Amino acid sequence: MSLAELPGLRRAWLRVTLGGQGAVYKGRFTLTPQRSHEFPDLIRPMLAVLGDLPQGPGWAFEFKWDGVRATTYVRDDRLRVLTRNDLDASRTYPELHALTGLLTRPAVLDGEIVALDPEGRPNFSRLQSRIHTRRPTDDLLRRIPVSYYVFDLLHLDGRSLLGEPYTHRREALADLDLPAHPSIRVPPCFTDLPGETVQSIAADHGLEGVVAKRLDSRYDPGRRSPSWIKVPLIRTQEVVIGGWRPGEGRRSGTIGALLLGVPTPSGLRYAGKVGTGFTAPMLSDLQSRLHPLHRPTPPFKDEVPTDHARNAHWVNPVLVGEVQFRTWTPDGRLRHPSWRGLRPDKSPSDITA
DNA sequence: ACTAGCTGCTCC
DNA sequence: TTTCAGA
DNA sequence: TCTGAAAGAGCAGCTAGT
Repeated sequence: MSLAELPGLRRAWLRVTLGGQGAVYKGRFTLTPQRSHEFPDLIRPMLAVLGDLPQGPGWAFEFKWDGVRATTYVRDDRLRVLTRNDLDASRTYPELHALTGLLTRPAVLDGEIVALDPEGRPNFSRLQSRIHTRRPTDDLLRRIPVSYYVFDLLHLDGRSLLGEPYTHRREALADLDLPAHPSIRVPPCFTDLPGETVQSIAADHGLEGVVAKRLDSRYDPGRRSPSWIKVPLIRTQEVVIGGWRPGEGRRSGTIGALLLGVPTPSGLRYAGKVGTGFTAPMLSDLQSRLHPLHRPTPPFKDEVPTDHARNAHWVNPVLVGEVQFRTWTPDGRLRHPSWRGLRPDKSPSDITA
């Protein structure tokens, strides 16, 4: 592989105007490149499998960053940023152009784009407005700056490092000596601490979890490899079922999602919906339990957003269940919720937020 | 002409 | 992203 | 074991209705 050209777009969106008299055709075109010729250097990100903390020697532990995965291609004063889906985000995050000033050698880096909250923790919710803004205004850049956390080095001086073990790639990354810069960071990896210790540090600092990486592993582009194991910090929450929505497709005829609440002194606060984690028996059991609880109006003290409430069936809020989730969103919704099951031993008054 | 409500897109 | 179910 | 389909959240832009 050479770094003769930076990889380009996988897709492009075009708007075409045909004819002079208002004959407008708007269409979306997909340009599929011939990979071998146009994009010789596209390196798809290696992915981690979900699992438990590995024990014993041979592993490094990194923090799991709550942001957007991005590979960057740097050569001279040129930079290309590609997301996990090979979409071009070079303009979306102009902060990353600092890389061209910090690197004197052509390189391909792997890392995570993050937006820090006031406590200095990467926070995906803060990043949302940046993700969707291809040409951010100065105001947005000031309000929500991003940083690039570089955790791997895939290509340097036109030479691939994919076959090198993790330890070598990480040393080579350190040897780049990226100077301290507010927009570019090289986060730590821990090779002499037990995974549990790193995990508890992550928990203490409100981080998302840890990723364990085998010290001797090569970089497997585009593969979900057991050489990388992600261990998110999972939280559980007891919730009250306040409604449900019918499923579609394979789930038509049964429940698609449950609408959840958390009791507060002033009433049941809406906490979002959960649509995964059910087995088929769970769904049919829930259906028969929810049916007799039907009521015409939402049981929540606050307004349920219309797109959540669409097609919803409301129930008396008496059934308690448990969900696993990652974090709360700023407006009090569960992020990445997954249904664990009913808690018939509990009543809504037992729940603490 | 305005706006609520869709749909589609992007990410986790 | 996570999870389940079917091939 | 792999693949497809269900689900979450937020934003931009189009559309249909007033």
